[in-house]
Amino acid sequence: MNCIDCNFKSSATKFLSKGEIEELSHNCAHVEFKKGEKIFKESSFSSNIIYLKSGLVKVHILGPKNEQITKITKASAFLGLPTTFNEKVNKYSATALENCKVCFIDLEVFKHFIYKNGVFAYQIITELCKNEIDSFFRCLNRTQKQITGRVADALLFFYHDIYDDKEFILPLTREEFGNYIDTTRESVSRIINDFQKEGIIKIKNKKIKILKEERLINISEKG
Amino acid sequence: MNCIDCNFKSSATKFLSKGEIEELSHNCAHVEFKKGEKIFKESSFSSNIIYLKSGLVKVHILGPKNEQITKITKASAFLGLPTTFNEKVNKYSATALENCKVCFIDLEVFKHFIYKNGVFAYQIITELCKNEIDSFFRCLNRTQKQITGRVADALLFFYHDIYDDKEFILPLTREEFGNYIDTTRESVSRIINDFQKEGIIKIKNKKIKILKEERLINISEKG
DNA sequence: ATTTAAATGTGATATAAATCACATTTAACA
DNA sequence: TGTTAAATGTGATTTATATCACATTTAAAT
Repeated sequence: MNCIDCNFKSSATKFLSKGEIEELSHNCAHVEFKKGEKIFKESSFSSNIIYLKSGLVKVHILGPKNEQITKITKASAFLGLPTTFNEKVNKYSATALENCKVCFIDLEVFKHFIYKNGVFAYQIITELCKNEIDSFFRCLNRTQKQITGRVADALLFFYHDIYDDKEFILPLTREEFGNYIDTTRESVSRIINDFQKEGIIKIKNKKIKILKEERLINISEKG
Repeated sequence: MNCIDCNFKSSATKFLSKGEIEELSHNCAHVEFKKGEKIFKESSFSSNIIYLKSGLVKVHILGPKNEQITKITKASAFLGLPTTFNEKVNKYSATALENCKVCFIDLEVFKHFIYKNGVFAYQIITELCKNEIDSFFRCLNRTQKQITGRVADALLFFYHDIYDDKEFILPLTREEFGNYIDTTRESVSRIINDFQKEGIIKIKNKKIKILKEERLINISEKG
């Protein structure tokens, strides 16, 4: 497989020269993961840059008390750049929430691109900056909003950022949902069922339909 | 003032060529801030890269409920790279906790260095990656530890990462301390006074001395 | 040095959310 | 297709921490 024909190029990779793309092709392994499989694991060695070509992934860390889902990332995106870059071992894990296609890129080759190709480096910096700001705000919401608001946020996130559809199959169990918004499976259960009773959403197991977006936005804002 | 003579060069700036340092000198403004002054402000335009040469700074965001101190940064470090880079307006504020010396670097010149100097770009990427991992863990502790553990963490942070001394002047009011660990001034008050009663620390207003580090570590780990 | 405002301490009370316990449903698999 | 395990729902209870209220101390300002 040659990267030149790949339809999933990242914003950074688009700026590589033909020669560089060629070099990438020889140092890039394509791997597929099934739903539920771990892509990389906390405390294991990190020696490749991981690029998510298609699919949906949860990034998670085992905290002092629970597993926390730090973020949910959909393709295309680099997965865990920070952990690969200046750490010998991964500081967190990534698990496929849907079937995923992933590229493992040799770290040295990737570094070489940064050294030689300023536009490539700039794109990576831009992505990292965006990630950091996003994580600031996720943390702010996690710590300052009440659970109802956090559930509303998460539902709106799946609608707008992941599926672009008011109806979707929730890719998480109630427990994972809890890990994503820092609460328990019981609280998630109660709140989404309350939402259903109030006619804000419709749920059938994992299938969710947002009926009253404005109410969700309102609940999200009130905290 | 010429940057070539500056004793506070960042790890990235060290890799600039003589010509580039010269260019930097012409596009870099040195400013001093007194304790309590705002260095940059949420919602204001961000048009400069800000480099903290000396002093101590709090980075903070106004959340849905309270002000949150996202992190406390001591020199030398870039302040708010993420917010300057791909946002027109700042997403958060930075305020001096001590008198600070700061450089305002023209954004275009900084970008130019990234494009032209791969080692410079690589250093910036390294710093951004480190920041992101740190913020993941800060968020994890914020959400999963009980207040006692978070207070212990913060005290150990000031000891190890800021002052390198078991005795220090706390650069925050009780309320700011609360904003830093996501709690109220009352809870901070109660807990540090409990710590004093148990002989773990000694406090006299803002002056703190850590007496039993092992106990603090233990409290921090138990959550 | 005196006044005023800001910061801090501390008890009493309220509250959001965790925990516990168990019933029920859904999905996995053999 | 039936059996077992995993996931979910829901009430009752507990708990950590916020909130409220007010006294006291410290720092700032005149």
